[in-house]
Amino acid sequence: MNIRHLTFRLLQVFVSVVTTGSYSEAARRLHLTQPTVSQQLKRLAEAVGVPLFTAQGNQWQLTDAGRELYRACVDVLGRFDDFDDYLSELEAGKKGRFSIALVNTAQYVLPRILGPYSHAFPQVEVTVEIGNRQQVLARFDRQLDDLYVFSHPPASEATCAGRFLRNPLVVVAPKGHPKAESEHLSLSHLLDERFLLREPGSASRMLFESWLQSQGLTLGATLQMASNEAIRIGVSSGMGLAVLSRHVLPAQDVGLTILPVEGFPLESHWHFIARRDCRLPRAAFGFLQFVEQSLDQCLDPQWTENHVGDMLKSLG
Amino acid sequence: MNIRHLTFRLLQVFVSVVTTGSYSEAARRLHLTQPTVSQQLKRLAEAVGVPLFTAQGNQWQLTDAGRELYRACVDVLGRFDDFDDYLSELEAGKKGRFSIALVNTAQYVLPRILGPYSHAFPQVEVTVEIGNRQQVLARFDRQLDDLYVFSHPPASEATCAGRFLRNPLVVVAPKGHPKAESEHLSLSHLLDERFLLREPGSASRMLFESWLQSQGLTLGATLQMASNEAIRIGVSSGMGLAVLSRHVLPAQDVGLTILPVEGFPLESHWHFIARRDCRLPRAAFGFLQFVEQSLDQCLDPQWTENHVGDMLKSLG
DNA sequence: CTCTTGCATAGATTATCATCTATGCCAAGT
DNA sequence: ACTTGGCATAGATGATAATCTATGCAAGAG
Repeated sequence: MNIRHLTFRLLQVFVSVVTTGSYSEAARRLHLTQPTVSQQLKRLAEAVGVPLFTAQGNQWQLTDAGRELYRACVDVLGRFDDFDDYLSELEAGKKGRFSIALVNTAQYVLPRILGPYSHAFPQVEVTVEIGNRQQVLARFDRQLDDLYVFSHPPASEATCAGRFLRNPLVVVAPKGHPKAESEHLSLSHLLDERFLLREPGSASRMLFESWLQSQGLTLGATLQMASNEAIRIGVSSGMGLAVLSRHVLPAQDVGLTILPVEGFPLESHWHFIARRDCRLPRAAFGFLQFVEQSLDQCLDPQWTENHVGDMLKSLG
Repeated sequence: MNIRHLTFRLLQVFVSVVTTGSYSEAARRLHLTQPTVSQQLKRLAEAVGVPLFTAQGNQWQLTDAGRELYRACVDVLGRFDDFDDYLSELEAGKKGRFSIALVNTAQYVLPRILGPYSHAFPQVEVTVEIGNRQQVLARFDRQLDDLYVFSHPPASEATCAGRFLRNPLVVVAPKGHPKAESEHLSLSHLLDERFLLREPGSASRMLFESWLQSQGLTLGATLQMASNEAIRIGVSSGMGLAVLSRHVLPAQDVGLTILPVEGFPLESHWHFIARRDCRLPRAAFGFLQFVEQSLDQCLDPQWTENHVGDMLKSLG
């Protein structure tokens, strides 16, 4: 048998002939002419290397080889139907996998979206990578993930961003801070306090510093800490003040207070980022569609700012 | 997915690439050039409708669809390998089926061949049809069977015969028949006895009658019986004499004796017959090959006369 | 920095496929 | 005897498959 000359089309024709029991009938069903069917079967028999039919004039029967070939065809075509089904589901974003890389801060909110999503699409396998801005940026450059979440999307032509959440930065102080009740509190009044900061390059620190610069201010004592969590604990235990994403603060945190500093909260936003130069897995696309539709069910609408639809449009 | 453009060749190439992990290596193994492989994969992806690889320059990975396609390919190619195995066995005559039609008399000897044969080829399904000469001839004309056994092969261009067994016809009488010990016993001395005969047209009767004619003799009383068995019993119970195939008589039959009539035994032979105008199933061919090789192990060599080899040659 | 390795692309060629129309042949009904 | 339905054969044709050589390009190894 020369498998190289076998076409699925050939098998289809063969199966059709066997099931209908007639060349002509098969031809009709396949929208072919009868001679075409005859010839296809001839070629099939050639490819297989043995006769498939015993022809006695008008009436024919399958040979043993033909019978067995029929079984094989049914199996094989069935297998590919299964594959086709799989493809459809894949296409619909119901199956598959994708990975998403988050900057640290975003891990406080993203689970609220990912949870409902993976409940709705249990067959999609999501991998979440978490790192600081620099690390996630490195992953972005090396195209390691399918989606990214940044506050400040990297400047690259490949970047395709969709804003989805406000990310207000507030000045936090330990509970009972003397200036907590002030009106018209300016940051300049706080410059003698120690500030706890994330590492340079972190989005919140960058934003804060550029704001300071625009105000012509310079911080005094600072202390660098690697995580928002550590900073939060640090502030509440009186190590100093900090500028943190509002989302980092629990709804009720007894140890902290937000200072009503003028110019604050600093407004920034989180974005979903995809690369235009990488194929976005259908499942990731499906995730974005889910976000577009269900964002407000996942997160408090006071923070949401759903531009994911635009992103989807731009991704085609 | 457009299954009509899928070729098994395409799948093979794909599988080879996936298993080797490299286009170039796959090309080497398949004795193709690397660009060919590239293009085949491109076409495959087109046919499937979704990308199969995520290409990051030199390094690529399978997409989900690609992974699943690979599974499908392995299944499908495996299924056809199975089919191919089946074909080989079919080709070797180890599997399949055939039918053989016997004239009545041959049923006394053919089981001695068919038994060992189906022991050696348990996966071949043999159908044995039995009838008198006329009935078997009718089956031959209607091409109902794959092989036939006749004493006198039908005269047709389609006939391809191979002699395999002597079929001596002897005159049998009840044990203790007065002429049993005679020397120079001529049939003319027996014409006053009643003869038990098979139906007209049966090979043994035809042969006997034409011999009678050549000797210028005519039978007296006759009695027609439908089976050799009935005749044998009839003779042993004294109803008369008969001319029977030697093979019909058990090795030791206490009730019968063979009369040493001059000119007897009449020599005839059994033949296997195939039709040249019908495809002979490979299994039937295998059966004939078995007969050619093992005839003497199945039947007493004093009767065998193995010309089946010639028949096989003539069948190609 | 250069060389090698591995994949992609372009262009060309031959084989073969897929399909048609026209026609022939055979068996079965009417 | 004639028609009809069903298969085979022949010849033609446009599409496309399979394969090559030549060349480009990018990443990793020396």
